[in-house]
Amino acid sequence: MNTKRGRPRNIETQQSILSASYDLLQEEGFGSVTVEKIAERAGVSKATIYKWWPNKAAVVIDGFLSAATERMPLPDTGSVYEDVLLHATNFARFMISREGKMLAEIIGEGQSDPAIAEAYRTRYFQPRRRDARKLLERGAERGELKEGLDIAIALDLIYGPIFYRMLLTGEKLDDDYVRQLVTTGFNGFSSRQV
Amino acid sequence: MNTKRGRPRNIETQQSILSASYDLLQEEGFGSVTVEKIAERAGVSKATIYKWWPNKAAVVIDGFLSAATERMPLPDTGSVYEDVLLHATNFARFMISREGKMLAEIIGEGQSDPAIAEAYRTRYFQPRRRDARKLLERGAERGELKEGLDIAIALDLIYGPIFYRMLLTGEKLDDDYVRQLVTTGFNGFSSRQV
Amino acid sequence: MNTKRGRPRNIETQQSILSASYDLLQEEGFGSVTVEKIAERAGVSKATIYKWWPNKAAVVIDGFLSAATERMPLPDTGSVYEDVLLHATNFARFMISREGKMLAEIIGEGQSDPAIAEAYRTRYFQPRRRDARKLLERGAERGELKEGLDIAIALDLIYGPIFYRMLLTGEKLDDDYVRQLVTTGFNGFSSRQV
Amino acid sequence: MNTKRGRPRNIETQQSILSASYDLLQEEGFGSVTVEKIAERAGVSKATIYKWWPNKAAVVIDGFLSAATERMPLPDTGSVYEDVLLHATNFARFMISREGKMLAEIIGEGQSDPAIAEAYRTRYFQPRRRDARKLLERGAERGELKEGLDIAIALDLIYGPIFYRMLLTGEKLDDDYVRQLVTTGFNGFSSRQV
DNA sequence: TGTTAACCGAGACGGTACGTCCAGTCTTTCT
DNA sequence: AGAAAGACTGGACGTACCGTCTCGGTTAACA
Repeated sequence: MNTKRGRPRNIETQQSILSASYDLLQEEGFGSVTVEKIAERAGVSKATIYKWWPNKAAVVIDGFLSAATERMPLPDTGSVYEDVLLHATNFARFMISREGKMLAEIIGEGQSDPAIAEAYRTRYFQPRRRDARKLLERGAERGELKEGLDIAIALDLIYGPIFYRMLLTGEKLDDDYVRQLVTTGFNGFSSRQV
Repeated sequence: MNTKRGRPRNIETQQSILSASYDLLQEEGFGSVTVEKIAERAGVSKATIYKWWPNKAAVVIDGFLSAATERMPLPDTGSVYEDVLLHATNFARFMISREGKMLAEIIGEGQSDPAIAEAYRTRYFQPRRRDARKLLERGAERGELKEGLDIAIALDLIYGPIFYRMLLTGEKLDDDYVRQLVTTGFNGFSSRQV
Repeated sequence: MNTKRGRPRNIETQQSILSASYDLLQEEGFGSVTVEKIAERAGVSKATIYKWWPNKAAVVIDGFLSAATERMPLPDTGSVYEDVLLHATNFARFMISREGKMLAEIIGEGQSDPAIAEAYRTRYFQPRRRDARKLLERGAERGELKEGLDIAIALDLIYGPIFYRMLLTGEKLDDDYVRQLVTTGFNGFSSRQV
Repeated sequence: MNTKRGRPRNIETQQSILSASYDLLQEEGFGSVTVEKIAERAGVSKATIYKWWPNKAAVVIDGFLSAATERMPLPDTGSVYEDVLLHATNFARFMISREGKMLAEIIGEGQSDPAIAEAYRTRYFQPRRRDARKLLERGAERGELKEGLDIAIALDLIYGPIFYRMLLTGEKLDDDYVRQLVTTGFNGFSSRQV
C-alpha cells in the first residue's frame, strides 16, 4: 500500500537549497542569482535542484517564501484606527527593509511569469491579507466602520498606496506618511459626503 | 549651451527601431524581446541600436514610452468627485488593456533595474500624476475637499489601489470597482472622524 | 567460513537484464542504450545492474555476446577453397545483417575502451577464428595449400577485407565480392611468383 | 552579388579551434575531449565552436582530418611488389603510431555516427586509396599482375588485414608481418590455381 | 522457527558534459 | 564617415546520463 519505497528525500538537501537561494537573493538580487551558484553554496548538484523545481525562478521564490513565514503581529488596541495604523506602519517598515526589497523584485518577476505571480499571491499575500482583514472586521463589528463598507476596498485603500510607493514612485514611506495615509483613508478627503 | 551635438543622421532609423521594439514588446512580452529581433525587424544593425541606447532595457522602454504619449483627457464636470471618477475609470480601463500589461512588465523590470525605474517615473508617471493632481487642486480651490488635505495622499489613495490590483492581487478592475474605490476614498470608511 | 548464507542471486534477473540490453541495442544502437532504460525494461533496479557489471559497456557487450552464441557451421566439402568460400560467404552475410551492425558498433566502442576490446576478442573472435583456422589446417594437411604457409596470414587475407569493407569503406559485401576475394586470395594476384 | 559584407571570419580562430581539438584528441583520446576544453585551449568561446560545427564529433574529426593532410610518398621502384611492400609497410607503421591510434578511435565513432563515417571516407580514405591504386595500376600496365585482376580486390587484400589487426585483433603489425602479408597476397596461398 | 546475510526495487543524489540562447562588443565592407 | 552584416566573447540555462548511495522489503540457509 502506501509503502514509501526508494531512498527517502533528504530534507536537509532541500533546506540547504532553499536557504542558499535565499542568501544569494539577499546578497545579489534576483537577476544575479544563478542556479550554479545555488548548487555550489548548498553543496548540492545542479541536477538535484532541477529535479525538484522546474526552473530558476521557482527555486528562488520558494526560497524566499519559505524564509518569509513570519507574519506581522496582529494588534488589538480596541480601536480599529489604532490597530490599522500599527499594522500598516509595521508593514511599511518591512517593505523598506532588505526583505521588502527582495519581495519587490519577486513581484517584478511575477509581471511576466504567471507562475511566480500565482505563487506569491497564494503563499504570501492571501494569508497576510486575511490577517489585515480581521482587524477591519473587528472594527466593523464594534460599529467603528461605516455601515455596508466593503472591507476589500478599505484594505486596498490602505495597503495599495504602500505598494504603490514601493513599486512605482519610490517616494518616502515613513511612519509619518503611513499615519497621514491611514487617517485620510478613515476620514475621506471630501469636505462633504458624496 | 544645450547644443545638440551628434544628432543622429537618420531620424527614421531611430523611429523604426523604437516601433519595432514596441511591436515586439506587444507581441511577445518583455522577456521574449531580443535585440537581434528588434534589429532584424527594424532592418537595422545591432551595432546601430547600441550606438544610441546603452542596453536592451533602454530601447524597450524608450520604445514603449515613445508610443505612449497620449494622456488621459482631463475631465472638467464641475465636480471633483465626478472628475476623479472619470479619470480613474479611464485609467483603470487602460491598465487592463494590452498596453497596461506592457506597462506592468516594464514596472516589473524596474524593480531590479534602477535606470528603468528612473525612466518610467520621470517620463511616464510624473506627467500623468501632475494631470491628476490638477483635478484635485481644482476641487480644493472650489472647497470640495477637506481643508489642509495633502493632495499627494489623496492621489495615492485613488491610484495606489488600481496598481495594487494590477501588479499584485490580479483581482478584477472594472468600472464598478473604481466607483466604489473613489467613493470610499472621498467619504472615508470610518463611521466618525478620527 | 564461506557460508553461503543469504538470498541467492536470482538467475532470471541477470537474464532479463541481458536480454533487455540486447533488445535495446538492436532497437536503438549502442549510443542510445541507457542503463536506466535497461533497468526499466528488465523490471530491475539500476543498482542491481551495477552490482553485477562494472559499467554500461560491460552490460551491453555481455548482452550481445550472450545472445551471439551461435557459430557458423563448419563446412566440409573436401575442398579447402569450397570450405573457405562457404564459410566466408556466411560470415559476410552475417556482417551485413542487423546483428553484424551491432557487432560493428561494439567494435567501434572497443577502439577507445580496452576492456571492451578484450571482451570481444576473447569471447567472440578467438573462438570463431579457431573454427576458421581448422578449415585451413585441414586443407594444409591435404596438401591443398602452399608448403610453409602461415595460416594466420591466410586468415587475415580472407577475413580482414570483409571487416575492412564493413567498418571502413562501407562498400558492398555480397556473395560475388566474397567469391572474388577468396579466389584472388587463393591464387594471388601476381602474374608470377615473387 | 557576391558582396562579402560583415566582419569576416577570423581564420586564426578556426585554425586554433582545430588544432586545440587535435592536440586534445592526441593527449586524451576521443572520449575525453570536451568542447569546453577545446574552447579554453583555443582561447575561444564555446558559442563560436557551435557556430561552425554542429556538434563535438564534427569538430574533433575536422581537427584530425585537417592535421592529417600528409600522404604516404608513392614509391616507384619499378617493381609492383616492392612498391606495394614499401607503401604497406609505411602505412602499417603509421597505423601503430599515435596518429594511427587516433584514427582508429575516429573510425570507432564512425560505427554509430554516419556523418563521421562519411567524413573520413571522403576526406581521408578515398584519396589515400586512390594513391595505392596507382601503384597497382602501374604494375598491371607493366604486366606484373594477373590478367583481368580486379584492383579493388587486391587493395582490400593488402590493406584490409592491416586494419583488421589494428581495429580487431590487436595482434602485432610489424614490418615482418607486412612482408609476409604482401608476399602471400601476391603469390596466393593455394598450392595450385583454383 | 526465528535469525541473518545477501538480494533486490525504487529512487535520490553528485557530477560532468552537452548544446542553446542572448547581451554586448568588435571588425570589416559597402554606400 | 555612418551604417549593415555578422563574427566573437562570456556566461547562464536546462537536459541527459552515469555511477553511487540509501531506504524498505524479501528470500533462503542456518542455528
